[in-house]
Amino acid sequence: MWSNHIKYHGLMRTHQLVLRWIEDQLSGGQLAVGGRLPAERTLAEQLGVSRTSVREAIRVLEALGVVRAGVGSGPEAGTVVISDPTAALGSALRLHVATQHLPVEDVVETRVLLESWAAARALPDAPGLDLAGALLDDMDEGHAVDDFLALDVRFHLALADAAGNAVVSAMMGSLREAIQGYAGQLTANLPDWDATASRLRAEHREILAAIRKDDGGRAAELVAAHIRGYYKEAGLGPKDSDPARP
Amino acid sequence: MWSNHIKYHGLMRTHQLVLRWIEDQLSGGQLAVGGRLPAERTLAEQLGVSRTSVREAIRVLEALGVVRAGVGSGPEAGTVVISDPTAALGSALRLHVATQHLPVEDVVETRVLLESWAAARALPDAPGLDLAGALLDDMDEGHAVDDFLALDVRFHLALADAAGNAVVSAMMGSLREAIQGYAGQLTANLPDWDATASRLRAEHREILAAIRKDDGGRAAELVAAHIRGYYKEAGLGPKDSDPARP
DNA sequence: TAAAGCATGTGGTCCAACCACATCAAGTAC
DNA sequence: GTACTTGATGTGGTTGGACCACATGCTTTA
Repeated sequence: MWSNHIKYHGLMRTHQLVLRWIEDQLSGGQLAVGGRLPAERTLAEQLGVSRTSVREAIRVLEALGVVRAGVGSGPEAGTVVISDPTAALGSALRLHVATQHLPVEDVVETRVLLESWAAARALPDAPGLDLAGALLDDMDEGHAVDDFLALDVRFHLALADAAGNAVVSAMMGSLREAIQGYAGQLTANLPDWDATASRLRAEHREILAAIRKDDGGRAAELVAAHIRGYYKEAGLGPKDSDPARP
Repeated sequence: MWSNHIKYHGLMRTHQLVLRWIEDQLSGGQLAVGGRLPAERTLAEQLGVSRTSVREAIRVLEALGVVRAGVGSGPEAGTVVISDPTAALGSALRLHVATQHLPVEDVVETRVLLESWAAARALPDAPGLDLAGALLDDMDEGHAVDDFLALDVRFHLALADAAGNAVVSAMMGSLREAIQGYAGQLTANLPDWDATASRLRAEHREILAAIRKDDGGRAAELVAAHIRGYYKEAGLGPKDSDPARP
């Protein structure tokens, strides 16, 4: 005996049905970035499910950086499609680092790998480099630690963007985000922040100069040393005994 | 004895409050992989929120590969902490590829980058290589296309694991998963599957042999050519005009 | 003793109501 | 006419309660 509103989604939970529907809309082009989902109540009625299930699906998409939900009226309201892969990857990595199933050392090492590649691949006239240079000038102005680190983040992201690979950029940003809290604590261990900041600034300029001179190999080496040096100075030891392996 | 109720959370939505609580439990070690969350009703009462909000938080954690929810009684039931970063990254990448904000070419190129690195870094006596070899023997047995591809996936994952970096392994698996549907369609374009399969098997053996001989550089080159060759044969063109840039 | 049935506890789903918020249109005072 | 106030509307956010499906384990029964 079936009740009035039972559906055949046998193995699938209801919110997954909603997720599949939305993903199909995205793949098919009926929904694109900037577009808005139907209102929760409307979508629930359209799909013949409860608003609860629709909301669970939207929570998932929000966590994955695919939509943004806003209350009220107007253009900022409603559930609108965005594309922020970094947020999703960052949250996931951060939580799995919390469960200690992703060692911080591996995160740092992966960041070295991706950023070195990006530095090697970036073209001397890439648009992002101008932004990177401007950020560098900003860093000279004598900011507080937090402000400096914020600019540092943006500088590294600009470098990654210069390589022109959206996936690498997203992953880099997420790696950075995943260990941001960790890195923040590390700065407290530094013996002389001003000296460290000064060194970081100089290294930044060297990296940018190498890219501008189209010396990708040197840029990659500098980036790797820059990242490893920072975490090493702050007390993070390498995971294995052979860190110099290519 | 204090209450776990949170009386004030102005800027935060309720399910995010639950998420923060659970993440704190993970970071603090009160919750670890294999452990079970309190029952939804219990947790809702403990935190002073509705069961709905608790469920939304659990949906998010499920999407991020941090928990698994199971109905019924016994050890398989309840909400238990797991650690499956690949699932989270894979879903996120797949959806963002669907929105066309992550080009498939960038996914492939990133996979080349990560797998090349893994091949270069893998030690000749890494445990995963035995598994990779066994999978290779299996592939000779004349499987159907789908079975062959499934073994191929496992082979590449085994290679990635041999490098000993959990983050790289997770990212590689997720990249693979994100374009799995895409790659499946590509096989239909191949003029002669048997010939392709034979070539792939030979390339696999070359890669494994190079790693066994501790020739990481050659292994990396072979892997890059292996991956690029497959997608190129299936009709995926490079994104930019300078694919040979280091 | 073994099978059948019930008790318990889990997540899964739905509904109906209410709130907070943001916009816009109608009404009102000047 | 202009400027302000007010209410209507539509959005997501939250809640409590009810019921279902499922898996286990204990209790009753043949």
